[in-house]
Amino acid sequence: MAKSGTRSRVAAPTSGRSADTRRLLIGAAVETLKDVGYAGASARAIAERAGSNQGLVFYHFGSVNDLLLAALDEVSTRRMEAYRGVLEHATSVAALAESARAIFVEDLDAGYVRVLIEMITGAQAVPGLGDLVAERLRPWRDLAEDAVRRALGRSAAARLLPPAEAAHALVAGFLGLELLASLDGDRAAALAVFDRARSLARMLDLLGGIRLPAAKEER
Amino acid sequence: MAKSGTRSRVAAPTSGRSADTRRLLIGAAVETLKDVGYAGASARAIAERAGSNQGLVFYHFGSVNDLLLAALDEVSTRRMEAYRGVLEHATSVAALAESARAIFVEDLDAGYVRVLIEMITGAQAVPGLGDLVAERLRPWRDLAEDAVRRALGRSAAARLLPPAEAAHALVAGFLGLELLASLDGDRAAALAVFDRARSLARMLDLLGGIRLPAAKEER
DNA sequence: GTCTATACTTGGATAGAC
DNA sequence: GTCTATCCAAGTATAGAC
Repeated sequence: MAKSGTRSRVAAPTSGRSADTRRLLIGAAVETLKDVGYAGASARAIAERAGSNQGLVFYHFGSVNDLLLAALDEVSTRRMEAYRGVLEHATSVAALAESARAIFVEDLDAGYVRVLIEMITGAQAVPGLGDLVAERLRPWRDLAEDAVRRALGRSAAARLLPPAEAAHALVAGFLGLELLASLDGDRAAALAVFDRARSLARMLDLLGGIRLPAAKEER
Repeated sequence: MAKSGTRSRVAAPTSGRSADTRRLLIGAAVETLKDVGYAGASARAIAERAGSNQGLVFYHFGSVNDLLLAALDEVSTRRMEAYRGVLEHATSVAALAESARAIFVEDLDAGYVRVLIEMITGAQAVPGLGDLVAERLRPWRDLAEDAVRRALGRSAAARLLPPAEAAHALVAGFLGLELLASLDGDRAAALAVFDRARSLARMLDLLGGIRLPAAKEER
């Protein structure tokens, strides 16, 4: 079953005809996931969109799920770079809320979160898939945690809201808002939430301006 | 296509052998959605779980998607009753947070949110399905909005946080937390978020105790 | 090494049996 | 009126052609 007669599971070449086909299929897989979801992302549907043969999915990736995971990886690394740059400059809660909003809008268009959600739900069907998707989600939780930590700094708010918890909530909120937005095609409600978060964040920044005198328990 | 040669699309009988079979199939559909998701919820998989023939899905419901919608309805109305009772007594933000936590735990076991999420994502694949699922989601948003309104009352917080927006965020958060919890099978992170929300809510209740003097803009 | 033609499996839907 | 046997389309996977 795990008998990889091809090099597809190991090396992943970066140039040549094989690499071209792989890239083509990965791109088509991303688009297919966005358009028709995991349930509709068959080897045939993806290959047709890529303008190539469905057998190639199995030759290059071994299985449909492995191709979908590769698609998730591709889009994930691409978005991660973009976001890290934006979040690095968010040194207040209000700035974080502002950045989060920008990221959400960009993502809704790019469809990254959609791809992720489809993979999370699709993973229910296939036994081992859940862990593999969870693995790919972890960097995002870490990214969010760093951002929260940077935004809260050493302010009083950091005591009330541990970054790890805030990050979990933030990621969950992202997923949920995207889910709702994709359902009714209406992003206004989600944006209103972000705007509200920003104005509340401004208040929080003012309150947080009162730095605590670095109590001993800080270790 | 919409040619319903049977009574299945209209009346929905409540007793008799037909009703029994319907109930059996609906129950099996719920379990199947929870276990293997939309992608795995085929007529055959559902019928096998129900111990009956896959053809009955089409006889009684017309299509697999219609059966799944019926399953969503069934579980939705059942949960709605339970929750309405709990939320009615939440007249402070802290109480709301407490209730939300209880509901989340109960739901994670019952699997209702899971069913809903599967239908939302599955709807991507089928053209008209999205609207039908959205229709079934609306009562929940309304329920959340009422709960928020009741919890905030006429306090200062109600000015800062419009109930409709808060409800949207609340529903999104629920969906997102469930999504994450179902991925790694770990509910601890989600519960920590709810606990944190509760302790923050207590603070908010104290602040909100300061009632505003019913300004004119209140209409 | 890369890709296509073909084999086999599962799924949706219905014609016809009871 | 209720259910089952059967049909055809779509899916995964691979044997073999280039």
